[in-house]
Amino acid sequence: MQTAETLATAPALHDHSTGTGVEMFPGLCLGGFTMRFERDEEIFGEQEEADFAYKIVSGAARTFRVLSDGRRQVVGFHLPGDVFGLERGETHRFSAEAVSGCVVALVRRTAIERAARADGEAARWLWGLAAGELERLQDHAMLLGRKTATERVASFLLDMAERSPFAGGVQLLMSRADIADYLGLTVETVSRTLTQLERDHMIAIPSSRRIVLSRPEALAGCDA
Amino acid sequence: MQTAETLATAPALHDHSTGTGVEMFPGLCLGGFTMRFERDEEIFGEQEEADFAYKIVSGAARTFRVLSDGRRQVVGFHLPGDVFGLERGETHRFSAEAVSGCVVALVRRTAIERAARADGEAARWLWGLAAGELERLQDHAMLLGRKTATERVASFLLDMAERSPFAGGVQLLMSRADIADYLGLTVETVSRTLTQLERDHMIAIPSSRRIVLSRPEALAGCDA
DNA sequence: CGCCCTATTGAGGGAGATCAACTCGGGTGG
DNA sequence: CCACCCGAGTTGATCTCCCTCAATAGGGCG
Repeated sequence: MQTAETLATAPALHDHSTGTGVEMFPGLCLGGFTMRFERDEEIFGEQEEADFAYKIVSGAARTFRVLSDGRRQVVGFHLPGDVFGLERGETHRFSAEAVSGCVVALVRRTAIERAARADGEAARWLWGLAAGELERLQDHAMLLGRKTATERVASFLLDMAERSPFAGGVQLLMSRADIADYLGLTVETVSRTLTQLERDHMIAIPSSRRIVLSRPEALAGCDA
Repeated sequence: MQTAETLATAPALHDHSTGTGVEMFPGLCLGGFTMRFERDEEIFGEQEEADFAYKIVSGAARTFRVLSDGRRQVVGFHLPGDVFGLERGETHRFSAEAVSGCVVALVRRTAIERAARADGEAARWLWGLAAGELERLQDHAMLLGRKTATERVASFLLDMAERSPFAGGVQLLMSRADIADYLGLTVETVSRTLTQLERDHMIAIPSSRRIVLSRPEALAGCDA
């Protein structure tokens, strides 16, 4: 993409301190602001101070960790509405980057902690957020530990289709490399698997970033 | 083990309703009771109503999911002090079994929810619990997605050594099959890897369930 | 002492990784 | 407008790490 929409090389900062605040969760607005990040731009890095939580307004982001020798594990993809980067400790335990150009709402960690202390509803929302993420990661552990390449790719496509309702196919914002590092595979295996699914008439691939789930029920059978 | 300590074939139930309650988390006691489970006994099953949360008093438990064809992924091992089985929804998303004979404290979900509503401290503790588990699973995703067999086993041994302080080696309560299903490997690979680490003088294996970390720093190097 | 379950060891095979070449598509500049 | 370029994606050939299948060894409990 990297469109002409880009107005500044540095992250654009839109301060919304004029009252409305960011609706971080239903019914509660916290003071905050939004930032725009271009493709592959770092949102925050591992070990950095975790002063903010982030909520995707538009676009998508990835969170990941890298081993010393460069092996990367993408822990999650974050789509509009998703919250990430909220830590228990003082520092981030993984990095976050923009998958595509994206707008992110930032809320100060201190504001969230204050809200959680003052409001029981907020505290419960916080727990629900963590619990939901936990469920996602438990499913993902099963995928990474025990599923075959085909099952992983099928799971991924179904998950993306569910998360981004888009008539007539999934719009993949991320590269094959991102998908591979998310699924614990290589780029080549992801590509080959997609081709094979297409040959089996499970999916169609009109363009590399768009996948049509022709037979979602068959795809669900590929999964286990 | 399966010691003579076993007094009943059915789970023994020790009702502690006589006042003290279970100290589920620091500073707050919730009414509850304890149960004893024998080795491999089910504590709760996938899809069951999640009416309770569980805290290990002694022994160890495993949480896991199984695919339709029997492939199993152990999501976590739970040692004394660990809490598990607390769900966001109405049902358990995975099963839990006793790894060894173990005593577990049960607390009603409704009691926890009531406490979280009444007490901000409790609500924050709840969030911390989920966040901690989340951190553990993020690390585990990296392990399952990107680490080699040797790195996985090394990580596991170091983790267990840290969690169960035991002078002169780790006491493994779980079988090789449990370890394999936790690390996304097979029993054979776990066994071979341990043997190789012993040959390399990283560890000693006086008995199959006891591992001595002769050179923990070298082991940490095996990891990545 | 002997059974049975767990763990180890060995031989062979396969799913996915690696290395490498080629294709495609979108952007840029002539 | 077209030629070129460059990164992303696909495809092919080969390799290897781990899985599978099979046999053996150990160890706890009767």
